[in-house]
Amino acid sequence: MGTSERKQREREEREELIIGQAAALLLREGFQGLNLDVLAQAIEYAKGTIYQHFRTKEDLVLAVATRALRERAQLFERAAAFTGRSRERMRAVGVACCQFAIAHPDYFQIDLMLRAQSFWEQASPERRQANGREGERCTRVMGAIVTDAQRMGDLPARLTPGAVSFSLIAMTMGSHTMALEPEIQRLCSLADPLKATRINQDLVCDGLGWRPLLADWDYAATDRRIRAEVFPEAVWLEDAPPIATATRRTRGRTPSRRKASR
Amino acid sequence: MGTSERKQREREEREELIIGQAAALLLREGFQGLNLDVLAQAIEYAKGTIYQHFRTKEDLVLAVATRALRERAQLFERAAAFTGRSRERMRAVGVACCQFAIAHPDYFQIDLMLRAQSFWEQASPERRQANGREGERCTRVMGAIVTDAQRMGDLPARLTPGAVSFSLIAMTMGSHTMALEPEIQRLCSLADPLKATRINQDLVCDGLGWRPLLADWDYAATDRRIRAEVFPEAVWLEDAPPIATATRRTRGRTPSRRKASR
DNA sequence: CTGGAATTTGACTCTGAGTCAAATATGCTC
DNA sequence: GAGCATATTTGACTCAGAGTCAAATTCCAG
Repeated sequence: MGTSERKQREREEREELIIGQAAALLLREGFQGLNLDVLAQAIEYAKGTIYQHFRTKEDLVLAVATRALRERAQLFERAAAFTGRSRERMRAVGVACCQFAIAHPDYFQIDLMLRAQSFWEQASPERRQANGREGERCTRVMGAIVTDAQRMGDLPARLTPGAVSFSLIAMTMGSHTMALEPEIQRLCSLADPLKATRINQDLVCDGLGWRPLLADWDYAATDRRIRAEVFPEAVWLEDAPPIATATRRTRGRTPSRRKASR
Repeated sequence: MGTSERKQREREEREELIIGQAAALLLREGFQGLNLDVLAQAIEYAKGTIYQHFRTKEDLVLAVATRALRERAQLFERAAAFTGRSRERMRAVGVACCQFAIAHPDYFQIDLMLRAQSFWEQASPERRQANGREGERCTRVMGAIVTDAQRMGDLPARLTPGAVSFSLIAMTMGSHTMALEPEIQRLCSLADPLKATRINQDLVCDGLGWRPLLADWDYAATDRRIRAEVFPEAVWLEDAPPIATATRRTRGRTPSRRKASR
């Protein structure tokens, strides 16, 4: 009898509903501003029901982040299947990264929350693990490409595969994070943060001596192939008219919430 | 009569006291865990007095961050005075960066808080500006070196000075931030996060074609000069025996705080 | 000393995360 | 489909902690 199966499915659907609504509110209001009473209202369940799924608010937010991270991992894995020189394959991952940033322009805002001290210990071990797993998927993809590259002689083995991955991760996350900062955008007169991220990835690869170097290969052609072969369904914001500045954000949106007196 | 002068001085001293204690608590407990009642106790003033100095908790934390950022800017400016090839001077800034990270191993944890949505609008405009000023000092130092480098022909003008600065900032902040993540440290088998940061900065400079390239110059000698000339007073953790892994941190420390029932 | 301004204080308000006993729904048996 | 047991849902409640403000205290000029 499929009764309990159906219940399980319904439970999962509701969890999805909660996570989805939470994601929306989170982006609008920030972590502090995310109010579980409001969330309960929005999903038309009582607050207690939310706590049937998530141990704490942090646990919920971690679930939101993990859902996005899973998509990221999926994009990475698709990118890794691209055929070509090792650096082209890593480039496909870079494109996946940007594709993800376009689909989830606000993910990095949430990702930052996860790095805040004391976040993780408020989350349940299961969700911590789940998040770790998705993160590992991303790292594994990169690690495999780096190892291949070194084996084929495209990439000097001066650094360990781990160190190479770290460089690329640090640069990519750093670029995304810094791009959120309107102040930095102004100071460095960045027009398109996503393009800057791509450039930065190229710099690292060139710095690593990862052949073929930027100057020695038609990477524009590679990009076209990546788009066509790996992400045929994608809408390419990057190709939009030059005015487009995707992902521009102001500092925050929370309505003041202070000054409730009188 | 110097009465009001003295008062002003006392006020500033107290503000320093508050910021100092807040910094200590902040590192131990995180933002959420920082309790203003506890802070008031620690500084032996009433809570209301804290609010004479800071508009909100965020305002206070911003002040903590700004104090550290000021030191960072000072180190940057000292580094910029180093004489040598343009890339050596930028390297001195890189060393300043690490020196700062050694002196404030937890700054980047706080820096992350500043990036959280809704933080800034809770802070007073004065402190926002103060923070912006210190940040700008850092950026200005870098920008000047980059411009010099391009003028002297050491650095190809393929990218604008702003873009070059952005690359270096993104890489540096990304490295510091990612290094906080024990999970990433494990996945990439990083031994010394600070060394990884230095390496990453080199990669970017090499990738930019900033001469002399890493392979063409004795940068170990440069480092020795930087240490001797720019930071003679510093204790060089990097030279400590190989076991030292400076800046290692566990995920968080807040005592559980939940489960207050019964 | 004294009156009045400036500062400090901590009891109080209010918001919102998390709890839990009561209410309701579900499923099973006869 | 009535009766019972179990599982789920609910929302009023608790409690912590940020921010307030009227009273108490300190400071200073005359």
